[in-house]
Amino acid sequence: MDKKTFYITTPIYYPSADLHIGHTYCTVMADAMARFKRATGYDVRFLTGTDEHGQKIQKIADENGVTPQEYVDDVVGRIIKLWDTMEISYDDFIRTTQERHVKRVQAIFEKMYEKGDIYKGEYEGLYCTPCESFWTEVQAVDGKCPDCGRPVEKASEEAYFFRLSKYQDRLIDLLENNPEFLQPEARRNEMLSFLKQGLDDLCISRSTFDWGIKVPSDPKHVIYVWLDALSNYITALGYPDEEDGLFADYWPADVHLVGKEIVRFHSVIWPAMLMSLDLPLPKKVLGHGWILLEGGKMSKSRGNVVDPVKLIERYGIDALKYFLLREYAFGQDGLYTNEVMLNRLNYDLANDLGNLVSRTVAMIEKYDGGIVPEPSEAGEPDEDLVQMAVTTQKRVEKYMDRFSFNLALEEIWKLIRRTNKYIDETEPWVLAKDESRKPRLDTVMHHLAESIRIISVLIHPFIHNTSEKIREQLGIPEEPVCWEDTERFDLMTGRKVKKGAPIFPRLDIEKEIAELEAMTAASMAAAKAKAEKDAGHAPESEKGKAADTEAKGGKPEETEKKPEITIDDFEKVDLRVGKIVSCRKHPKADRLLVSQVKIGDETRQIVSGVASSYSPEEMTGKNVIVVANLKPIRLRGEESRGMILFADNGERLAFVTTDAADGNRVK
RNA sequence: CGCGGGGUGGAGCAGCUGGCAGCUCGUCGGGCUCAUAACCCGAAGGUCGUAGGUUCAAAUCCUAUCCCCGCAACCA
Repeated sequence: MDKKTFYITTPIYYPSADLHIGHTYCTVMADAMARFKRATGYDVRFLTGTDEHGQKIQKIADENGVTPQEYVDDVVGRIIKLWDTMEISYDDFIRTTQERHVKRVQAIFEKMYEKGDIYKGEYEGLYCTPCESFWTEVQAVDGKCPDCGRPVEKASEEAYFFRLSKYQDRLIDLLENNPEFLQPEARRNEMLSFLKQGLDDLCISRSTFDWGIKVPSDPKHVIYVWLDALSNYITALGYPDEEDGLFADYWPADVHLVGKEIVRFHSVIWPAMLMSLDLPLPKKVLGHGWILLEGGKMSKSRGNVVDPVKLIERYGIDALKYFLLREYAFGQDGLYTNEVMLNRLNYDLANDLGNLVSRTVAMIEKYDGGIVPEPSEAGEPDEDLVQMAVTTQKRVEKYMDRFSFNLALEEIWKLIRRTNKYIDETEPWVLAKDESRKPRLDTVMHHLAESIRIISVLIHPFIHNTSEKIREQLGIPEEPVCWEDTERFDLMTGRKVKKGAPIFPRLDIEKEIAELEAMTAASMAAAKAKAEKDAGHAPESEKGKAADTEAKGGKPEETEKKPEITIDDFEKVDLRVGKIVSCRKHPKADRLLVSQVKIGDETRQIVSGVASSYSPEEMTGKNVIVVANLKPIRLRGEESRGMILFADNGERLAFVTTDAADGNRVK
């Protein structure tokens, strides 16, 4: 009686803000897989949750004037509500702030410490005192804090380290000899080359903030993200204090479903931790791709985030789930547009599936008083339909084994199209006009009912609400949805069908696009207003940060208004007319051009980040405005003394040129 | 020579363990009227980025090259 078990997890999401469609995508896949495995006879455990500690949460909570716990409770509440709305079938939801997790992480820490895999050392980095943050050489551009722009200084603090380097060879071995362990292939190659560059030990504690799990023996340290968050997959099962319960049943995990950005943590750090604990490794880590928008990634500050809640309200959870599972190939990035989504809904769900159910039920009501007849007279296309109907199951299973949700659904839709075609081939409305053809008509009606019944089972793991609606119209709402029944073709005779509302009403795509765009525009305007408001009210220390972020993003559509300055401030800037006498590409940086600029009798070198807008040839000969007294700096090895001014419309930079001779003062 | 992904009919993609180039949408023509103006059939349209090579045979393997896109770096 012991069924095969299947343990699947999503990442635990970081509740610094509400989730977007990307998180939804991952959870929907995990849910579909969990439902599919349950349907096909597995004892499934499906875990999701939230990763609630860390400096960022503490900071955001501070800014909002609440405690970190209050802040995360609020966001996590909405996340749980979202999963409830979407009827995500998770078995457990772990929050890293829960007592069960906290005490187990501490125990895990102790175990690893006792084993000698955790040691106390010095964490060295560049420290920004006001921000209480450490940065690496790379992060701290020109010795300035990337957060606030103020100088950082070399500092070190006591911290705990995990001997990650000790496991390097075993990790390489793991990836090289177990191609199944990490997929897709591209991610595996990436990780292998990462591993072969050599691993440093991992700093796993911090003492500059305290929103985290305390190191039991040394409570001024909190355990840093990796050890805390990754452990959730086993603490949720009771490890280490209840090893003979869930943990014994479900560990090792069959699949950790993760986004490609965290593949490294799951395929390097996590296995190393488990090796240290002498635990079996998860069987598979799957890195899925991202859903991209036209023009790039979703960004909260731009307000172009696709909000799953809005889509659900408008189209229903099955529409969203179907779209996410059908449209994107696992492991690859995909493009989201409203049009693509709406087309899927209309063509696949409304036209193909919804309409098939509708026309079939209508005919059975019309020709047979709603009772599915017994088949009697066989006909030519029957064999083909039946064959396809009872074998689709196998193909769906094959694709699901590879996590190819899109191909699995495509197989089901092939059957749906085949069934629609069957209606055309058999022309029931012609048969109905001739009483002598009634036996043939009966067979056709029966076959249609059976085929749709099979479809209703096949789609159940993916879009169970739709499945249930169909089964209601087929007159079998109470029957258990049983995967094995997809091999039968004799279960519908005598059932009373009942036409209901269209399962998926057809949408007016142009109108829907217009309305969705209006919604997006509204949320972008709101984001913009919020940005401006924040900028206006932010404390001094925040202003530099906002401006810096803006400059880096190069997306000045929400151009920050800078604080007022006096004429004296302006007088400090020495603006000059300069003539670009020559220009070349920066040998080591894609975006940079290196110009020789003549200013009066002086010629100096200036580096500009305009390579994406102009070629060196276009630069040469222009008379431009130069900030002449800017502090010189080296950019990737090239000295730059000054700055050439450009206008920026967010798309392409434009010269600010002048007729005046070089050397002229600009004021 | 920092790492990685990709260039396939109008659009978006699949194929890439080598064997007549496939899917969805769009376009054109036809069929049907049971159905949610849905459904079904047919057609046009690609020298699979470019140049070489291996092979009886290459979108698929090898080499070179051009171009895109992520990451990293970077925009004084």
